[in-house]
Amino acid sequence: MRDLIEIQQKLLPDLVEVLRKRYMLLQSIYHLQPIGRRALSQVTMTTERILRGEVELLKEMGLLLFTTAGMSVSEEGQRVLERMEPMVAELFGLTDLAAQLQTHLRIPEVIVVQGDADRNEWVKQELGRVGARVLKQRIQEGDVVAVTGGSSIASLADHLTPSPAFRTVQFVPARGGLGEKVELQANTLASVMAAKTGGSYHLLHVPDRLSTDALQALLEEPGVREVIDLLRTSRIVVHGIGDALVMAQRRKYSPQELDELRAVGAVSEAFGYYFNDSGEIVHRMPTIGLQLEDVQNAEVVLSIAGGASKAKAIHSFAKQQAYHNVLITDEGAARALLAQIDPKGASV
Amino acid sequence: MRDLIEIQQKLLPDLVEVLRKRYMLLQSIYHLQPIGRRALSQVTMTTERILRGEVELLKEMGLLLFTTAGMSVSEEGQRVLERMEPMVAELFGLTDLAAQLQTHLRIPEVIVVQGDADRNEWVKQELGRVGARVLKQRIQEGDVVAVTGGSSIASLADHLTPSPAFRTVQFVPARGGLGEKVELQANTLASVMAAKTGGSYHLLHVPDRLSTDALQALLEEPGVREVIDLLRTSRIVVHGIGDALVMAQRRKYSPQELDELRAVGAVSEAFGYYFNDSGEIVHRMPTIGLQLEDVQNAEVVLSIAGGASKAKAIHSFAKQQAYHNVLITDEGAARALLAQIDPKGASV
DNA sequence: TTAGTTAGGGACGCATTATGTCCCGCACGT
DNA sequence: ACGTGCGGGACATAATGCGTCCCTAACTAA
Repeated sequence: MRDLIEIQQKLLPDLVEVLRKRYMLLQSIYHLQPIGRRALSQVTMTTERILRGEVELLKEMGLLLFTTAGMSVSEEGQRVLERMEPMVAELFGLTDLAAQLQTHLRIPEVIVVQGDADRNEWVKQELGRVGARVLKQRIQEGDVVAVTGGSSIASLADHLTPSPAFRTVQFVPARGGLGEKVELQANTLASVMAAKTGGSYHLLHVPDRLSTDALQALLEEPGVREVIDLLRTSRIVVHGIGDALVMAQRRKYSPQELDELRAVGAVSEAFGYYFNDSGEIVHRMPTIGLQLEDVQNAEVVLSIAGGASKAKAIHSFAKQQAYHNVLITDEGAARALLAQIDPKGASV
Repeated sequence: MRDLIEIQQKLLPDLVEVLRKRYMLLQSIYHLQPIGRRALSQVTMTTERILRGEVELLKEMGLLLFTTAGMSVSEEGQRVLERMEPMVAELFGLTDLAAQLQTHLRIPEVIVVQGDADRNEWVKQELGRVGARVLKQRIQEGDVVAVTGGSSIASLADHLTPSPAFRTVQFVPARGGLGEKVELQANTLASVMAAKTGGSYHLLHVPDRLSTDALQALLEEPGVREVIDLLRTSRIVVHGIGDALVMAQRRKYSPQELDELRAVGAVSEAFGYYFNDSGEIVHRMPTIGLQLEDVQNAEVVLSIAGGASKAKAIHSFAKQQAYHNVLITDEGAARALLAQIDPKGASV
């Protein structure tokens, strides 16, 4: 069954969403029958007119009865409700997960894709594809987009397509080089995004780890200064969320430094900030790039992270930065996250 | 999976139609790739612009590739096509049957509902529901609607709902009494339809079987004459199609008469006319009511008949009267009919 | 019996979207 | 070198969606 839905959704992206709405509408009518349009439109949080279209369709299909007392569910409609019941959890699982995350993390928008990035490589692709779609939706003329590195963001970059709206967009790396694979670095990704979309990009030619002295010196450099200033005006921030210790190791932290991180309870990492369970900053890399206050000034923060192993990191980061945030994650991370928030209610 | 498909058809009939179109579009592209918009729009019988919207969506979903040579189906798209194949029959089976009947019988519109009226009683209900919907769509102010008897038409009458458009509609029985159950007679159904819709009705107070003398005498009666004249102006005719011998028995034909019917190869019956395999009139009851020429003058002829046993009758009647016809039948009859038209191609 | 409430259905106008149509630069094959 | 057919862009108009209000019928409570 999963197969059918999955395939259909490729051709009809909002199929499940519409199905869910119709099902819930039918269910609402069933529980409140007989009920009128006006009352029902308040319950279902829709306008009268739009609800009308829906109920007329359901009536056409013989699932509803219209009487002077109001609408009620026909026998056929009841049969549909009964037969759908066992499928509901599976069908709407992801939507449901997203809604739960939205509530618990207080994030305006959450999208959950199927699978677990830890288990299937293609889930990263899916995250990227969805992320690219969201970015394309949110982009505006003349936007400055700050991007970090990482495989999720790389996948997003890969799925971007040219569009006239992107012509005036500038992609700016949020960080310097991370000293690892070049195809996952912020600098590279900014240029890839620009190439894919037809936008322009800037580079931040600084190493990620710096001594305080070198940092000060570099900040004086005009070429660096310019990019930093631009970075601060970012309307959109696109970033991944990393596991604190994993990121620290990639950044070649010494064993002592790692111990310190562990000691302060660092869990997640994003743009060089390390957060603990509660979302508090417990460590900050002395480096050049996007600062947390700049992120908070951004109008759109696109966070991408998948895989059950990222659950803790996502949770702690979400506590820090929930406002104006769009979280794109996967089923694995979502379930793990909910299980850790509410261990008893984590079934489905 | 079967379950889900049925539910989808009940809850998302509009979306299933869109799904079908998208699937067929993807398939067309696959077979013609690489192909441009203009060429494709001719093949698919759509305008360039509307096709463009569709292919852009398919591109967004990663199912199409756009090159300077034209559009082609991506690997993902091929996977979708392959995985959908087994579901196609179930998803679009009925639509497909309807399309085949339309072609083979040369009838402008065919609707096929699920099931077989011979095996499940509720299929008749479904036929009636759909019939009522079609009638409501086609009705116009001041229409005269000729109706025959029978269980299918009774079911249609049952599913009619009031509507202001029906206020000025007159329902007229196409035949006199059939001497059987009153709830299935044309007179009764005309009055039921009027009651259900808010229209008016007339009655034809004559027995169905008459001697030629009595027939002439009755035709002189003003009350009868009036109704007959009205009947002749019918813009819409709603009728069932019966099996010739079954109808003859109901009409209490003598064994000799039945033998005669068999001898001339009578297969189907409608408004007192008996048709053979080729749709030729082989017998005609000397009676008062709607004549075949009146039917041919009607703008809308709504034929309802379901059940595999009616296949022959439908086929032969369709040969007689295809123009301006809307046929509403069921899966059982449709498959049986196609098997008899084209025995080898009747799989699915 | 009557007043009040709420039902479904109809109507209308605005606004946004969809859609038909044309044009352009470009890449390919001839 | 040229012509054909491609995808992409632009734009005016048609059309549909949608919010909103009104109407009559029916039921309920006094």
